[in-house]
Amino acid sequence: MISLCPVCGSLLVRKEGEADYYCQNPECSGKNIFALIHFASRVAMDIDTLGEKVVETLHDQTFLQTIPDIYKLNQYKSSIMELPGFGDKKVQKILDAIEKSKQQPLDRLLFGLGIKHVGAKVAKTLLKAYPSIDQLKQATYEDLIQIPDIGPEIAQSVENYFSQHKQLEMLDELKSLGLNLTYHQDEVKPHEFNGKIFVITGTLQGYSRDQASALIEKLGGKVTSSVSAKTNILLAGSDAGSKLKKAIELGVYVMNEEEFKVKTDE
DNA sequence: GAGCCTCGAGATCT
DNA sequence: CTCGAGGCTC
Repeated sequence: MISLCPVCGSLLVRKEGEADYYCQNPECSGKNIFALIHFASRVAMDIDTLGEKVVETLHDQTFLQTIPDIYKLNQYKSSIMELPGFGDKKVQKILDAIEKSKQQPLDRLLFGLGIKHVGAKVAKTLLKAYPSIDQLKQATYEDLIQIPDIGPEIAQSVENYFSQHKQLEMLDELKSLGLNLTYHQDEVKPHEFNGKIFVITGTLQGYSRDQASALIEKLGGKVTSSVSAKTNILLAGSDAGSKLKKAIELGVYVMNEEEFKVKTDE
């Protein structure tokens, strides 16, 4: 089947062994769109509901031009909600999924960057030898070619990618936006709620008190009733009163429902 | 309620 | 890959 680039109309090509189409016109912004779609896709960063159409629309509306822009979308929430077809729930779902994707294992991110010859498998192979972006970007051609299953083509492509300033800057930006740039191969890390002491206050929209407590305990946290110096996290719903005030005085971390939802999801 | 979009299931091919 | 279900917007 023949497809045309939705942006510039030129013929799309599919590279051998890859699922996605690319626009070859060097002037075309369609390339960006495909790169973004690939990054967000299920096989890469798996950003739920950030599918082709959504990426395309946000790109056309200039909210989304580069990969780091994905992680800045939350700044434009209200403007995005004014777009036709982007209601409250949909936008929130997208933003939640984006937030969650920051924790994706690094091999997904590396694959998502769309480096030539670096597919899902090669990404893992590279990270076994150099388990962080900081290490990988310093590897020379000679270093890379020593890695089992990595030949001259891939080594050249990877070296080339990391020699470009604009890519290094982009990766720095992703780091500062809170993405995970180190690879924890088979380390199953305990949930961040593990061992934390919670207090719940105010009215939660999506959970009853019992549900929230059960969720926290399931993830290894503990729920107590009053805020003290021992409290680690105050989960605050709307209309929070004295507990919130006290938490702020004591410097206890205050978590809103949105963050709670994201962090307990899965 | 209609229409759009994304996802997952199950079939298909390699 | 194709199809249908389900969620969301309007």
